[in-house]
Amino acid sequence: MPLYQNQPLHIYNSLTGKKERFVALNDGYVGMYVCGPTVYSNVHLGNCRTFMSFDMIFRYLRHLGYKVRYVRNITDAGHLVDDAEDGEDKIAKKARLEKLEPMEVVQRYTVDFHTILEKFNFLPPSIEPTATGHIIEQIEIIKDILAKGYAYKVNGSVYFDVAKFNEKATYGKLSGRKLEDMIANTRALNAQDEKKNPQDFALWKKAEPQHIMRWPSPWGDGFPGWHLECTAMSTKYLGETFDIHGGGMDLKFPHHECEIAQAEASYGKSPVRYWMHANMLTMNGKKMAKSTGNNILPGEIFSGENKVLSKAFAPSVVRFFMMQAHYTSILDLSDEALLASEKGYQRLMEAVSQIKGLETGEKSDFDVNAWIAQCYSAMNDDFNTPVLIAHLFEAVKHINLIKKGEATLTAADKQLLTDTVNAFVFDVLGLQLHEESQANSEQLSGVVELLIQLRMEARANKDFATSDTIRDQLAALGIQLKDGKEGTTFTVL
RNA sequence: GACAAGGUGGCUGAAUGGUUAAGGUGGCAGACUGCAAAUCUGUUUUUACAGGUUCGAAUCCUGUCCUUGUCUCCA
Repeated sequence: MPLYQNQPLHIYNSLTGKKERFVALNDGYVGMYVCGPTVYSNVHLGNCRTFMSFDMIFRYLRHLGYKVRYVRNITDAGHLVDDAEDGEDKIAKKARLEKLEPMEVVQRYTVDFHTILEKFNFLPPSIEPTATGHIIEQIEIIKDILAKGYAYKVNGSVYFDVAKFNEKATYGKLSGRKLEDMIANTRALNAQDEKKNPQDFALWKKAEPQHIMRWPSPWGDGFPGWHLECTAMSTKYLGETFDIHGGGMDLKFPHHECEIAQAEASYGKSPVRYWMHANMLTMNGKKMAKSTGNNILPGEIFSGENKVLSKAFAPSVVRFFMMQAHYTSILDLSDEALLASEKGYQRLMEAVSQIKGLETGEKSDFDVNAWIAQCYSAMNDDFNTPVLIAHLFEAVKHINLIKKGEATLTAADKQLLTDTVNAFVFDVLGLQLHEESQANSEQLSGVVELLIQLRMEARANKDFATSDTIRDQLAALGIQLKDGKEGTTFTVL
């Protein structure tokens, strides 16, 4: 029997503002769509946080025994830089600046995106479709919406008629906005004469002659509107109604609102059962922005090549840092916070790697079954990873006690503990052990062992000047000696 | 301005009406050590502000302030 039948999962649904019991549309299967990156520059850390939250959600759903089809798109066309001025595609603009073909830009940053995600130990989505690969599907949806009267053509462009849609449905139900308020708050129109209403959004945009990315359509050469790709790809792979749609908080309006409108106009029903929004990442209490310099790229954290941090941090440390916060909270990144997470991460992993060697006894001082139930109940409560981690540290405490011989565990409980810890730490949270691949070559360990030997001899002779020199010089090289009861070991930091 | 998400200890961050507000980290103390580090144990401090509802509020209501997001593409 799959786990999910015994684990009542609850999800905070942004559409209703409530935590709801999750019931899959088709028993045992989950369809999940997450808005992917626009590949016109390096993926930034806030992006990573959102995708990491959904990676964890994907992992937990799988752990529960669901067959999950996880679709995360690549936006490689269709976003306007400034629709009032030049109507230039964001990717096309960047290409001109860098003297590259648009698809060359797309390729470069798609590779960057995948490289970073791989370092963070992301699972690949089931399908990673591109917007440019689904132009035909998008055109079909536009035709359909036009035929149903919720869109209109102007000069080779097609716009969604929000006011018309709002007569029979509700535009703004996801973001809590009212169309009347939006109209009242709209400032004077600039060059938006084409639209009947400033709230209308483009389904198809006419391409000006200088526009490089363009496709033929019944309305002339152009490119699809910026909200349409997600509707086209999600419905193509997951159906007209599917279980979970995720994305960053910033996409709630207008992007997700428009997705709902498009799907309802075309298919006549609400596309998504559970809307999930991940919150933002700030740095040193302020928003990240390239313009103010309060910005950091993932690669700069891994290398330590930046002004914000005192040192480099491993991807798993960053992952652990992010998992310590709930995905719906704003998370603030700082050097101090990362240092704290690094220590906690190391302590957790140290204990995890000790479980195997624990001796077993006649009875258990630790109620493993009750503890497992607490772990699941944390995750079932809207994927509460911070609480799960708190429970993991309870286990750490017991592991250390057992190691010291101050508590015991039966063989059966030890097996249970091992399986559960591994499942949550590695499968669900996606953390990794010893990823630093530290130059643990035989040569290095041979040299260090030799120095440890020399230091031991110096200590035996009470030549502490020599022994401390060895210790301190190695530390300066990033090699930490650890004196224990059973001799000295070392770690490459 | 409107809408949305937040504001909890030195830092980070859980908990949505019910005994001493989780966990990590830091500080302090102890064990270990030649001294440290690492490790282990113990301990310390807090619900933005002002009102209100309640036997009881971090949690619900009202107002104010602050942060972040959105209102043009954006995780």
